[in-house]
Amino acid sequence: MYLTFNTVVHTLIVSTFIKAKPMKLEDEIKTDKFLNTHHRSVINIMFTANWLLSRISDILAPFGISEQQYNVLRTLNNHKAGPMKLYMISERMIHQTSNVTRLVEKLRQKGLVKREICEDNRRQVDITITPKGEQMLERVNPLIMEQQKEINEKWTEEQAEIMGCLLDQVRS
Amino acid sequence: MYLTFNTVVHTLIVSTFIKAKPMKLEDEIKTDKFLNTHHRSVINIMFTANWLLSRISDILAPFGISEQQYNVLRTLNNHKAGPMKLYMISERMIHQTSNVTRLVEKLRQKGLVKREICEDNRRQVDITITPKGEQMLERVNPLIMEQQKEINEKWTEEQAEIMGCLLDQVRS
DNA sequence: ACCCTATTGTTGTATATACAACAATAATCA
DNA sequence: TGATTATTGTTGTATATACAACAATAGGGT
Repeated sequence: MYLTFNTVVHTLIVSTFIKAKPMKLEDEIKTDKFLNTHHRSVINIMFTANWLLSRISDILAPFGISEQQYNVLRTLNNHKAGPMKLYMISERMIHQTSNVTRLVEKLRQKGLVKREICEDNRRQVDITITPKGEQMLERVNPLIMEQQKEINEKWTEEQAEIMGCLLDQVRS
Repeated sequence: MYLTFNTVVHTLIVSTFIKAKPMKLEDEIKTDKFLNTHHRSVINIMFTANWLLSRISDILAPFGISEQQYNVLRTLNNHKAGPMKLYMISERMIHQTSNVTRLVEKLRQKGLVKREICEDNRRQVDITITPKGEQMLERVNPLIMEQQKEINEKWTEEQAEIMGCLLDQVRS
């Protein structure tokens, strides 16, 4: 019994620690063995992506959806030109190897999207966000915005611009 | 039968497409609905991290190890001061939520690491890289280096430096 | 109409990950 | 010494992901 309490406290401490961590990469992953500046930055990109993702997941968790599911919902909502086919959603995913069929099925089970076989082309499936899905977005979006605002303060406009260029550049 | 061939060709085309993609983020995820420059950069970090990860995974796949497993192996190899405890490995992981017990067990099954209960403190487990593990690193490292070199050419020293600062900054 | 190929989505299987409960040992301190 | 707390690692369970095979429909040419 006391072990359970123990675990809870332990978990709280650890998660507070992780979320409060404001430190340099070297402290975060307790190493200084980088080959060079470039290597450090590559590791840093992956570490930071994970850090960002985990903060977003924390926001979404109470709503019972994953980051990927949220992305799909938002994409559907942004797409004013009516329903989207699965392949269109897939193209817009950040992690394009995801299995959109199952991702959308999860959303359907939660009543957040509707899926209909497209009569024009029976290979395709039309996916539409439901009112319930829209309502969820209306509740989630402000929280995500809030987090985005925090980030806005970390970089100047110019710095954000540079960031984007350098990232595009490394993939070129 | 022809379906299989079909699939193979399809897969080849898709993966070539993905790997050759040199484009801007907007083209890669087929959208231009970013809230602002900062938001675009945040998405870009996650996308690029995934891009980097997938290239590393491609290198590691023929050796039958995952990126996480490779990281553990490298960490063990870098640690000259003898065996490492599980918690030490965990602290050095990029994705710290990983389950190091199972990760190390996979490596043990492949004969790449050795694990021994620590006699000084029976809660702890000493993990050591085996000669077979070292040999694998000797074969894998040059390939990773090669990829790193490609990246080195994408940024100047100063740009790599800036990249690191901006990333540290956003997590502060 | 028939064959071939392309497009689009689904499913099976193995593996990985997240999260929390659990368990074992060690350290502390009354 | 004995109770309490801390440290360290393991395990169960649900979910996610990767990869490839499979299936259904569409389109194009003969």
